[in-house]
Amino acid sequence: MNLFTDFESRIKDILETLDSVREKRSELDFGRVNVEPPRDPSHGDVATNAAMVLAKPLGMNPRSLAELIVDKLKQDPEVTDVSVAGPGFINVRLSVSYWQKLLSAMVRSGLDYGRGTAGGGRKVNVEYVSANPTGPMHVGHCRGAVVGDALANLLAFSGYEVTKEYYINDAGSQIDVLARSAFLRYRQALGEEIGEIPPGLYPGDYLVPVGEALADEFGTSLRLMPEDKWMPLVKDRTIDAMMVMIREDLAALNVNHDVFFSERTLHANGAAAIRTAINDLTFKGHVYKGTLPPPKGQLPEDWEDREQTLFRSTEVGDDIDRPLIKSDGSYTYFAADVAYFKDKFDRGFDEMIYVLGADHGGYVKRLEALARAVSGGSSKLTVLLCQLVKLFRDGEPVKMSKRSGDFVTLREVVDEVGRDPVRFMMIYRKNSEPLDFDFAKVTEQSKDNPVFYVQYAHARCRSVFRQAAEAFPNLNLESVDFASAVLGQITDPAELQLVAKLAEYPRVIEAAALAQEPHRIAFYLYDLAAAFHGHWNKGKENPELRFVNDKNRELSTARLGLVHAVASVLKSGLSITGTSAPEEMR
RNA sequence: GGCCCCUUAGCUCAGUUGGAUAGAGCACCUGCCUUCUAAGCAGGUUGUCGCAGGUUCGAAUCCUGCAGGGGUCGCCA
Repeated sequence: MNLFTDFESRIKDILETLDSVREKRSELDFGRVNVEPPRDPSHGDVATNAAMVLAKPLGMNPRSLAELIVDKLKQDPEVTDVSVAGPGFINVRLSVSYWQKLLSAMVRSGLDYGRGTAGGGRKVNVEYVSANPTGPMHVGHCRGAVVGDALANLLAFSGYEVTKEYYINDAGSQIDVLARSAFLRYRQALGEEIGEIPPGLYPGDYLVPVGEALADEFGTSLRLMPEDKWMPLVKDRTIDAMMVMIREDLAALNVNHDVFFSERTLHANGAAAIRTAINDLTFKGHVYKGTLPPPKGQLPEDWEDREQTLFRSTEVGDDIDRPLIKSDGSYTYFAADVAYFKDKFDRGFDEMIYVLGADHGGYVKRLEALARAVSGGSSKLTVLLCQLVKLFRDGEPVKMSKRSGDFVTLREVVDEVGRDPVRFMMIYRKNSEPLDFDFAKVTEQSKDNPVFYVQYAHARCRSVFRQAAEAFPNLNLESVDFASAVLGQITDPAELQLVAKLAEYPRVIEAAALAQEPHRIAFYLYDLAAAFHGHWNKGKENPELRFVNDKNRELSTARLGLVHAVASVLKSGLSITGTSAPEEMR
């Protein structure tokens, strides 16, 4: 049950009964009619702009249209007060029994409260992380991993059918470099003195065990082979080992993909998938052979005009046409991307979401272009760009140098501060904004740390139940019908304010899902936690407001119902962000 | 040079897709605090929403231009 959609339909029903509206019904767009919480709670519980939006097409004055609507709303037994304000807002105040009914419905829905239907079962593919399998994940991958995962959870909760996907970039020259690096470690495992790792190869220690495993499996036989013989064998083993490592890193962050899609499969069988995709584009008239203009600005010294096979992406919204086949006949990385997108399209997804780092911003237009060309405009492709994360330790920026291999790994961060703070803080910012991540601040156990503040609110809810069990030893908390208990009992304005906060949850979920902005969930949770803590503190001053009152079992049971609803929404929202909801914190 | 993102209180950031007097935390000031859970509570001060136009009943939000900050540019992957 959603307060705002409920009143939206009540108001639309009223509009249909007005003669002036009925006459011009076909010219009116009810889509712009909003029913929302007023910015200032003193204005009421719900507000609508219906009169302002519809007055003009009806040739009426907004305030007089509002008066007509108000007259009808006054007859609603669940409305205690209605007024017209400002330029024509209609403010509505709801009866106590309506709030109780709402709370009762929330309690009954439990963890399903807030689950939406905005997705309408549409199939969405969310691709995120997709780190190159050339080493352990570093901290730069954290944000995309968390944002993508939370977004996928959010969409699933909003009625989409979601697939979480990881694209393994296991083709191309950097994988050859990886295999050569592993081969060196293999020779080392056989007892050779390898000295310094030559520049251009991956120096990390994480390849040492791969070399040892190769020595165990193959003995000295690889060493006797020419490179083109050992290369595929070493490549296979090394990529597998890297992906095992990456999956462990992701698991440490509570990120679990449904599908790992290998780029190599697109190159298999003479690159059949890529050829098919290019043929498909050619058939649709998007491919030609030609040359590209040199880059604007400074002309590269070695610039040569050469003919390539090009994707005419400029006709579908890109700034410049993109190469598919190089002048030496091999496929570009982008060609594999075309085949990969076509694969997703053929799997029946209505929408593909790519979560990328801000350094891939220049890639967005060509992806959108290829989606238009491949699907003929029938599927939607959106790219979420995550800005960079800056690490701080005690207020000082953490320096990282890729060249020396001196970077902070994802695992190091998770091991040091814990999974929950990483998950929550990575989502506690709009993805288009840069993010400062301070090791000290995110582990601080105080009100100033949003992760702790929200989790503590949940732990505090659970604590109330433990208190209740002590106060009422004969009460079986497992079997109490809290949904019925709240009716007629929850009456204090402070309590109703908390119910109103809970009532916003379905609306927040829907808006966040439509905007693809998972950070809104984290901010809502912070607000809800603040409302709960605030109400808790009122109980310090005024014992009448405490949840557990050992002299009044009926009232206490009802208030436990309210606490139950708060805990349940906190848990639901936290699970979308991928953060745990602890029973207690000590 | 082209394209993309960003600019809101002293600081870090929200702002419900165009709504009412623009909010929160930190910091600062004033009280309170032997507590149903301790890691605090109540209240107060804080604005040229980067600048200039435009769209309309109404703009931090949409459009155009400009300034500042960041990212990006390749037959790489």
